[in-house]
Amino acid sequence: MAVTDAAILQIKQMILDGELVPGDRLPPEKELSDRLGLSRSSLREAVKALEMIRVLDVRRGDGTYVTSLEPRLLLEALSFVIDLHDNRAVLEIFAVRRILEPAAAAQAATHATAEQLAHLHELLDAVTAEGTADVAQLVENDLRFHQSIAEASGNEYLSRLVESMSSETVRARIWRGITQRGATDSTIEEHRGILEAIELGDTELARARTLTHIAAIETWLQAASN
Amino acid sequence: MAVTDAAILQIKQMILDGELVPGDRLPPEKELSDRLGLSRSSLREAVKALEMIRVLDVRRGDGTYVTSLEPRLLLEALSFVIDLHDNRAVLEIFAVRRILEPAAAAQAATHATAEQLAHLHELLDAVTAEGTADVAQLVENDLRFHQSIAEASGNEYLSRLVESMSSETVRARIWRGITQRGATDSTIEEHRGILEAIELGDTELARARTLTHIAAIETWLQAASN
DNA sequence: CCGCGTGAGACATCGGACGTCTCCCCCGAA
DNA sequence: TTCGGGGGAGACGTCCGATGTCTCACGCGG
Repeated sequence: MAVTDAAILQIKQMILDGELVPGDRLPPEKELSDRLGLSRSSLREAVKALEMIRVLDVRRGDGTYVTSLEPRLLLEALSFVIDLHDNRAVLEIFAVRRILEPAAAAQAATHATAEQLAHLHELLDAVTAEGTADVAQLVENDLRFHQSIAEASGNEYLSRLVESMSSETVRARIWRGITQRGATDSTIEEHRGILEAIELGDTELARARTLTHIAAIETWLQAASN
Repeated sequence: MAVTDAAILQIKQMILDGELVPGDRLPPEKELSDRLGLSRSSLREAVKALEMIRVLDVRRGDGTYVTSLEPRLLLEALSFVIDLHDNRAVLEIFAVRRILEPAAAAQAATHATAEQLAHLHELLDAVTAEGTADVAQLVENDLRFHQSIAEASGNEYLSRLVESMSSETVRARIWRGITQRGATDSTIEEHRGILEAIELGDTELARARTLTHIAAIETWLQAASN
């Protein structure tokens, strides 16, 4: 095995063994490279790889630290990856969202805090108040609404998976099509219905309305890709 | 922004723009580093980061290639990351599996091919035939069974998410506990029930039995973590 | 026509040098 | 005594050039 890949595994093992815990600073590159028996150049490649998946956090002039290892950070890299997928994959990704998001909404119906509900209302009002036709803003708002519901489920992993599956470029591509057909109003109405069900604590209604919402976009997509 | 991070984004953009498509070979490190305006060392760090998330495939003595960018590859890195999580996180991960796997089983009930069903039978027979108490083998078999069902759903993303959420070390930790309590027999019986439902094409039964199966382990875990 | 050797080219790894940034100690002023 | 700024030590950022090793393909010879 290449020395760089070996170093990646060794650092991972140091974390698994508890030798390094979240927040710890790694030894300086020179010292660690000596210890692991490779050059500083090669070690830096290993560190960069672990930084990419948010396991390490490199601070220039200071040192390299183990991140909190929270799901939020660790699943973040997934978005980067989803960005690279083509249109064919979008349908499969939507099928996964169709599974995850209704479940998240159902859990939100019983777990959402008052603050989270207030935040959802804010998001909804933001797009209803003004007749802004700015696609970028609509996409941003839609993204946050779905993401906020997932967060209200109380499950960090679930929330981050939903986020990853809804990455920016994929959504932008879709919304461009939807807004062209003037479907924004119905989308907002569906959002309102979902929030209402969550506030009522009606898990099954929240689940159903979310599924309906996702399926509507999904159906449109299937038609559009023909 | 650091030159290395800039290079990561530039290479990503080259893929998004279609300048690089899956299977393409990148220019040699020297040439690409000149073109992107950074040193070969720094470029290598960028390449290593992209290799970590399976976007690039570096072949020594040959060249660096863009991978197929299939979900299988791109979500693979997720397993590496899940490995690093502590016991507290296992409960949240299980809550996600509880959402994903029943849905996957339901889809498998209508999508599974004859080959996939045969493979599932093989896996089941492998642990029933011999009274092997080897924990490592049981874990391996259980892993494959769950994974094979997810694959039978026909959705690559769903399948890989299930795989990522069931990473090796997490499972080993759990199974160590379960086998100690002699619960392997009931687990095998539950697997048999799930497969039966899938073969019958009974989506709802497949969904319910899978949920029951996952929830059983989940319940045990909750009790064990007190 | 088939192999096998060999050379060109690509990645792997190393060592060192220099730049820049961050943190923190220490000293002087209020 | 306390506050604040200067400066040095140390850490990461970047680059360069040399050498090792592996892969692939070309071309020679059987």
